[in-house]
Amino acid sequence: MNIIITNNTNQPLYEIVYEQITTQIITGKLPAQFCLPSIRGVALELSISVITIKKAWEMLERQGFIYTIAGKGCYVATLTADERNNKRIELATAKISSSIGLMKSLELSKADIISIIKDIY
Amino acid sequence: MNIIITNNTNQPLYEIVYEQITTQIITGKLPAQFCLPSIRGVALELSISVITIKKAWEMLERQGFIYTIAGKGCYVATLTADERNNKRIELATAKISSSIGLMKSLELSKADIISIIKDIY
Amino acid sequence: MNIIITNNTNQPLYEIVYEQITTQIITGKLPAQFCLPSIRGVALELSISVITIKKAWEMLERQGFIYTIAGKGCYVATLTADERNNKRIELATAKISSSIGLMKSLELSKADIISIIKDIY
Amino acid sequence: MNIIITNNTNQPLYEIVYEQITTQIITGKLPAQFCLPSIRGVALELSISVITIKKAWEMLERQGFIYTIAGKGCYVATLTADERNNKRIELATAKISSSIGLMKSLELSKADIISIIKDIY
DNA sequence: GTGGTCTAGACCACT
DNA sequence: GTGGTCTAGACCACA
Repeated sequence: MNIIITNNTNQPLYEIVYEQITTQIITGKLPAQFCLPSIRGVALELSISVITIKKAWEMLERQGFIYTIAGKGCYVATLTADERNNKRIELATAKISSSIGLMKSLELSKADIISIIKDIY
Repeated sequence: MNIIITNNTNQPLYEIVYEQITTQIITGKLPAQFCLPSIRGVALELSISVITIKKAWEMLERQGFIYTIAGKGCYVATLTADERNNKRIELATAKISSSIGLMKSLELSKADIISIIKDIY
Repeated sequence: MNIIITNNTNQPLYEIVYEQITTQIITGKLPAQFCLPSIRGVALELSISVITIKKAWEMLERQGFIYTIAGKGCYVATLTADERNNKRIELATAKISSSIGLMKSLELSKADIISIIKDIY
Repeated sequence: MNIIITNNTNQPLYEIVYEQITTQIITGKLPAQFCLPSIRGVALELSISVITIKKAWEMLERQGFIYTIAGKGCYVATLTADERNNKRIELATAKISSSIGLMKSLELSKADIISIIKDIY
């Protein structure tokens, strides 16, 4: 498991952590039944408050990415390839949707947007 | 000048106002030298604090979209068609860039993203 | 008499007008006894409020640069070459003094400042 | 960190604070990664409104002197000696430039200005 | 009338 | 506790 904190944006820390774990689960880098390291361990390693990590873990559980066994640890949930792909599309669509409104009011056509993406991807 | 406040997101008010004015200037809906209504006027009309509008106006001035004459009013700056187009691309690129990182870590190809955009635009 | 308004700074209009007239008197471009155009005329020509010009004229009179004959007009006062030179040095010194504090706290030496001036003059 | 408020001029409070912090960062009195005291703390200590301090802090962040981690604090940015020196020259040059126009219209030579500086520094 | 600054509160999200 | 945002007043200088 790899988490990289680069706080150049205003995104809250717990969201950064959450996003990185979800992408690793969706892309299969973290396999089903994988046992996540302890909250306290991650917090120490990243020099982040335990509470912040806890919040990320809670979001992961709420979204069905992990499950907790009290007293033992947190494990990556079992997701079918389809489920993972749906989550992938869902996440990506949500992210892009939030920009579409501005694009439209800037009177950028679909082609304009695609050309920008081709430039920066 | 039209400003519509729909506070369904967590975006700060001053940023919503800022974004709407910039798009109207960029798309030419607000012509050069246009005298914006007074800060207090806008604040009253939108039922928003004077200071919040002031902050949006300051951002507009810093980005070169308007200029202020103290005691007189605020005016839309003169921008060439090229300058306006650059701003347009700049804004759009910045917005999209912030999503590209996630797309890549989700292992979505350029084609995947374009297909999503075609769906939701 | 020439007044050029370029409102790229935050300096109040009346101060801009005041400064331009004084420099023209000090450098002899406006000779003693020269009859200034009417306040209303200047205001019209520069598209500035009469009140603003009046304020500048009052400052000029208070500083002894002009004198008013009620019902006739405003005239440039008679200043000896020495008096004019003193005003010149006075104005320049005042302007520079306001920057010296910052220079010192930036730990710039006298030589540093002089080198900057040589660069930008 | 030392801030001294001497409001004998018309300079806005937030600008006074901003200028003092920048000079302390530029001259190395505030080292990189130094954690600035909390906005509310400074506000209390100086008997200044929180918002005024906030405005100064925002200017500092915009100019790259500090960076903010919401919920944690504000830290002095890491600047190389070169960067700090450039900022120093930049600030000084900007300040002096604003006086040069008047000097020229007063027909003061470069030598005249240098002689004035030698007098008052 | 305008913008420029400032105050003294407040609530929220994040650590 | 921290910063981020916002409100509802106020006074001033400028036009």
